[in-house]
Amino acid sequence: MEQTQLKEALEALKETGVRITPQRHAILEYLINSMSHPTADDIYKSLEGKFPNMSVATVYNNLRVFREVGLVKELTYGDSSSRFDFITTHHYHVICDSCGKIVDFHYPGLDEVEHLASHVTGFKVGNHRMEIYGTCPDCSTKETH
Amino acid sequence: MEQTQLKEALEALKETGVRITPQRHAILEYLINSMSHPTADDIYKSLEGKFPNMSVATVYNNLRVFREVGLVKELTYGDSSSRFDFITTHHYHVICDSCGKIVDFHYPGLDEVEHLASHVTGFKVGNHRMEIYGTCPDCSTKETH
DNA sequence: TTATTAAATTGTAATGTTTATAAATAGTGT
DNA sequence: ACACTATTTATAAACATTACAATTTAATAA
Ligand SMILES: [Mn+2]
Ligand SMILES: [Mn+2]
Ligand SMILES: [Zn+2]
Ligand SMILES: [Zn+2]
Repeated sequence: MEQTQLKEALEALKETGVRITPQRHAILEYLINSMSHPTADDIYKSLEGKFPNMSVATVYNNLRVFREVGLVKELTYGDSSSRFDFITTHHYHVICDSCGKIVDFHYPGLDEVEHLASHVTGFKVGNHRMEIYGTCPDCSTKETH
Repeated sequence: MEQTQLKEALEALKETGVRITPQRHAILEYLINSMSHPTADDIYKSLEGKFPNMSVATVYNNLRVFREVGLVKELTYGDSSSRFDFITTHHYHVICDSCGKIVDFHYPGLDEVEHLASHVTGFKVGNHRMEIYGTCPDCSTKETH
C-alpha cells in the first residue's frame, strides 16, 4: 500500500507539472515509509548514502514543493526545526514534552470551534491546528523509577 | 486594571526571588499594555527610546524568566520568530493567513479531546494548543475588491 | 535519437533568530 | 554603605533556512 501512495504522489506531481527527479522520488519514498515525522536534516542524512552529492537545499526546496502541492504537511513546534508529515488521513498529534516523541491521534475535526470562532471574530475560517502535550508512557516509567 | 496586573506581576517576581530591574519593569509594562502579541524584537525596538543601551539578549533572557515564572506564554507559529502573550485568562487565538493578525478567542477548554488522547495513547496529558486559521475581515474586504 | 529548453540541483554565501560567554554593572538584604 | 550575586551588556557563535548563480538534467518534440 505504500507503493500505491508513492504512485499516487508521483501522479499528483506529474499533473501539477512538477518534474520527477531521483531526489524527489527518494524523498517522497522516505516520507511515506517513515513512520516518524522527520526533519529536513533527518531526510538529508538518511539519503546521504544514495545521493552523496545531494544538497540540503534540495531537500528544503522539495519539501516546500510537496507542501504546495498538498502532499506533505509541515509541523512547526517551538523547537528549532520543522517536521514533515506525508498527508494520508486527517489526524492530530500527541507530543511528549520529555523526549519529543510524536504520536498520531485520530479525532473528529473540531467543526464547532471553527464555526464559533468564525461567528465571533468575523474571520473566514479555513482550518485549525491542535496538538496535545504530555508525557509518553516510556518517559513516565523512567520518571517514576 | 493594567496597574493591578503590573503590581501582581512584580509581586510574583519578588516571591520567586527574581530581582526587579528597570528593564524587567518596562518589558512587563509593555506586554501588559500591548493589545498585540509582540515579538522579542518588537519589544526591543519599542523600548529603544527609554533604554538606549539595552541589549536584545536582555529581552530574550527576561521573556524566558517571565515564561518560567508563568507570567507569559510563548506563541510559536510557523514563521520566523516567537510571539509573547501576557497571561490573563485562558484563551485561544484566531490568526489571519494573509496579514498575520492574531485575535483572542474565548472557548471552553477541550477537556474531552485531552481525555480521549490520554486514553488512546497512554500519555499523561498535561495541556494542549489550538489555533484557528483563516482570513480576517479586513483582508477579506481587500480580496473581494 | 538528438536537440531544445525550462526546471531542478548543487555548492556556497547570506539571512535572521536565538543562545552562549565573559566582563561590567546594579539590586537586595544586612 | 557593604557584600554578594543576579543581571545586563556587548559581542560572538550557533543554527535552521533561504538566496543566488552556475551547472546539470527531465521532459518534449523534431
Ligand atoms: Mn502524523
Ligand atoms: Mn492572546
Ligand atoms: Zn517521552
Ligand atoms: Zn488579515
